[in-house]
Amino acid sequence: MTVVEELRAAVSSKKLVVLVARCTVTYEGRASSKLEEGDRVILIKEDGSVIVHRPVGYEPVNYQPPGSVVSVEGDDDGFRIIVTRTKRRERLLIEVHSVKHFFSAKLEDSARFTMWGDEEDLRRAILADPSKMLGENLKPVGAEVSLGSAGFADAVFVDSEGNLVVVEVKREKASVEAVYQLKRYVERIKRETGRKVRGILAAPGFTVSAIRALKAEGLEYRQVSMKDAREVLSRLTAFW
Amino acid sequence: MTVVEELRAAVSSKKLVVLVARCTVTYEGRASSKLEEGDRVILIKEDGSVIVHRPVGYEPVNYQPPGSVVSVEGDDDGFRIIVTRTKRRERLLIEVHSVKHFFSAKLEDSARFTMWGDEEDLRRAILADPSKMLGENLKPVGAEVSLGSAGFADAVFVDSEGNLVVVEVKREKASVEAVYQLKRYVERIKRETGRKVRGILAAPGFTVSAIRALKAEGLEYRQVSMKDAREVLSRLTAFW
DNA sequence: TCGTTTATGTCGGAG
DNA sequence: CTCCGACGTAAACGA
Repeated sequence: MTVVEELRAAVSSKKLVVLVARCTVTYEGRASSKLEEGDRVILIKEDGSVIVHRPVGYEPVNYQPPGSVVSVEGDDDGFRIIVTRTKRRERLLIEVHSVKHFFSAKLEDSARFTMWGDEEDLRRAILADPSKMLGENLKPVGAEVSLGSAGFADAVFVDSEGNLVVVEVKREKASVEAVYQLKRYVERIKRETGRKVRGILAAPGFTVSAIRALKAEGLEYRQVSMKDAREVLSRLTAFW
Repeated sequence: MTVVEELRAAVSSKKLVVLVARCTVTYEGRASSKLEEGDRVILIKEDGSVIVHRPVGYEPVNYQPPGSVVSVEGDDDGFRIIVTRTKRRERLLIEVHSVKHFFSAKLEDSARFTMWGDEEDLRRAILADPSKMLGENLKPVGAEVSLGSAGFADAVFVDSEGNLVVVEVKREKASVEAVYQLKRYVERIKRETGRKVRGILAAPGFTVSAIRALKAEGLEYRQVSMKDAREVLSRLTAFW
C-alpha cells in the first residue's frame, strides 16, 4: 500500500495520523496565510482536527479545529491534504512534496483530566470564606450572577451595612481591563437594584494602572493568594 | 539502542521527537493538572517546546513552551520525561508506560510564513483611506498611539470640524468589551487634551449589546469589511 | 523586564 | 444558534 493509500485509509477509519513531511501550506478563511516549503509535523486526529507544526514554537503554524473534513488528492509523487470546515468557508491546503515519516494508529484514551488551582477555585474559596480571603465579613448572595448584556459577576455579597458587594476575581495579576469589567458589573447592578453597590477586584496582584483606575473609579481591591484558596478549599472538601 | 537512549540522544542533539505512548501526565505550576493513563502523542521540539495531544481536540492537553528543559529518567521498562521551565516554577511530568511509536529527525524549515487579512490590515486600510473605509473625510494623526495606563489607540484622526476622532478596530464582530476599550481611550484623550473627542468602533459587525452600549456611551460605530480593506491596500502596494 | 493587545485564538457555558 | 468571559492562554511589540 502506498503512503497516500495508507493515509486515506487512516483518515476514513478515523485513526490518528502523524505525518512528517516536506510541504507547502496555504490557508484561506477568516484570514489568509502562506507557508513556503519546509519540513513540518502534521497531526490529523480522529475528530477531524488537523494541526501543522513547524520544528520550533509552541503554537501550530496552521490548523483546523475538530469537525473539519479531511480529503486527500494525488499520489505518492505529490499529494494534497485539503481540510475544510463545515460551518465557515475556510480551507487549509497542505501540499506534500515528500514524506519523511508516516504513522497511524487507533489510540485509546478515555482517561479523566482534572485541573485545579484555576480561577474557579479562587472564586469558590472567596465564596466559601470571604472573611479569610477578603478580610471582611460578607454574606454571599450569588455566584456567576448573570447581568444580561453586561456579562457575569463572579460573586455577589451583602456587607455588614447591607450594601451589595460585587467581586471580580482574577487568577493572575489584574490589569486595567479587569477594573472596567468590574465597573460594568457594579454600574449594572446599581441601575437594576437602585441600591448602593461596592466593587472589589480580587487578584494575586495588580498593575499600577489598574490600581490607579480602581481609585479613579471608586472601586476597591484585595490581594488574594491561591495558597489561601487551597487551604480554604481543603478545609471544605475534608467534610466530603 | 533502546528507545530511551534514542530519545535522550534526540533531545540532546536538538532533533524533533514524535512519541506516541501510553502515559500519565502531571502538571504543577500556575495551576495543577492530572491526566490519567491513556494513549497520547508527544511532540518534543528542538527549542524545548513540549506538546502533549490526546486523540481528539485542537488544543494540547498539556505542554511547556519554548525554552523549557527536557530530561529523561528511567529505561524502556518505564521512563519519565520531565520538562521544567527556567523562569517560572513549573513542571510537566510525563510517565511513559509503553511506547507505541517513536520517531526523531532533524527537520529543515527556514521558510517564510506570511499572513494577511488580520486586524493590522484593517487598521492600515482605515488609516490609508478613511473616506472609503469609514465614509467620512478624516485626517490621520496617529496610529497605535500610546495612552499610558489606558492602553493604545488603534488610530486617531481629526475630523472636518477639528475634533479628535479615536477609532478602535476589530477584525471580527465587536462585543461590549470593545466598546469599553474605546471608551477608555476616548476618556483618556479627552482628559489629556481637553478637546472634544469622538470615538468610533470599526468592525465587520456588532453584537446587540455592543450597539446598546455604544449608544449609551455616546460613541459611534461603522461597519467595515475586510474586502474593502484588501482593495484599499492593493491600491497602495501597487505603487511599490 | 512589565504592560497591553491580538489571535484563523479555542473552549465552555448560559440564554 | 449568539454572546460572553476564561485560558497554565501564547506571541508580538513598545516602554
